[in-house]
Amino acid sequence: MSSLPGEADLHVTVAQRLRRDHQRYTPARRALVELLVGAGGPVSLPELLRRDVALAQSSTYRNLGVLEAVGVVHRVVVEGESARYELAEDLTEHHHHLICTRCGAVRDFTISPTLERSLARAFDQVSAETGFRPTHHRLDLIGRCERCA
Amino acid sequence: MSSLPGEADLHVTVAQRLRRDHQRYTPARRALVELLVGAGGPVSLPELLRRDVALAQSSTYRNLGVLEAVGVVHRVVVEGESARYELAEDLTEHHHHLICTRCGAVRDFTISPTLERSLARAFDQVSAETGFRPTHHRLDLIGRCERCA
DNA sequence: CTCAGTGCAAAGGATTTGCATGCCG
DNA sequence: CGGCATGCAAATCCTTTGCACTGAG
Repeated sequence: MSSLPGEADLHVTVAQRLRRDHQRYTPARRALVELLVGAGGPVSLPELLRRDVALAQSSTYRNLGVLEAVGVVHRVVVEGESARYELAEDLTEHHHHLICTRCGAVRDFTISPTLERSLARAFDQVSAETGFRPTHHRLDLIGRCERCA
Repeated sequence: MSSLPGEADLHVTVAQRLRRDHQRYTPARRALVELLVGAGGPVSLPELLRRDVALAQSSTYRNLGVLEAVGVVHRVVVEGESARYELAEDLTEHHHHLICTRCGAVRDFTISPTLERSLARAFDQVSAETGFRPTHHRLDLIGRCERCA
């Protein structure tokens, strides 16, 4: 179906990317990756700390920074509160976010490949007209989640 | 062509929305609105202060907060640096953002009404499936602007 | 042994808030 | 007059950094 690394290979891929930059795949980093795999969307730092008490705040910030630098996690900026983190797109699937303005929860969703292609064409056109060189795009729905509606 | 308030009526609309919440349309607030009208995209607070030295930092934060609360300005969150502000969409036109990851500049762009409608349909479907109630959406292109390419 | 990784505490930067004063309605 | 607005300075909140210690290669 897809060429994404399966659960089984994920950690191998992560370890490779870290090693490429002379970084180690330590237990703390592995714990972060596992937390991110299990989340249904981007997770904030307080949430990460809450889910694994063994993590120190400063080390977690540092490790997320390292993981981002080697292309394993992606930092997502949302309204209010603190930043959120998710696995890089090439380790998951291309997706978008439902952002609740009341409770701050963020959940993933996808749109049809057809629509994605239409968007891609539109972006190519904008790119040609403006000289802007996009590396990726961001498409989010802002509103109230089911529980906060 | 459109039903947007013209330059001429904009301040009247703003004044109305403020009055509705028992707020005044003071010179400082008017200055902010005018700065935002002239910008080609969302503006950061440091930029606003730089463009009008008469504005005090704390008052500007407070006034942007008030203007946001009455639906005149919208706060845009982007990677790194500080938040950016733009006029609310019903005072301008529905648009999206080109965000440069190098210099942080943000510029507006639009996509075709047809594509917007396709997106709207997709969002309706997501909404029906998840129970999420969107109030609006956000579609940004992330990359390098012409100058930073 | 050497250098990356870790945790604590202190530093930083953006934004918010307390308070006294000025001014519009 | 009464309350919103304003500016300054102090306080907060999230995030980053300095430093000494531990551990893996």
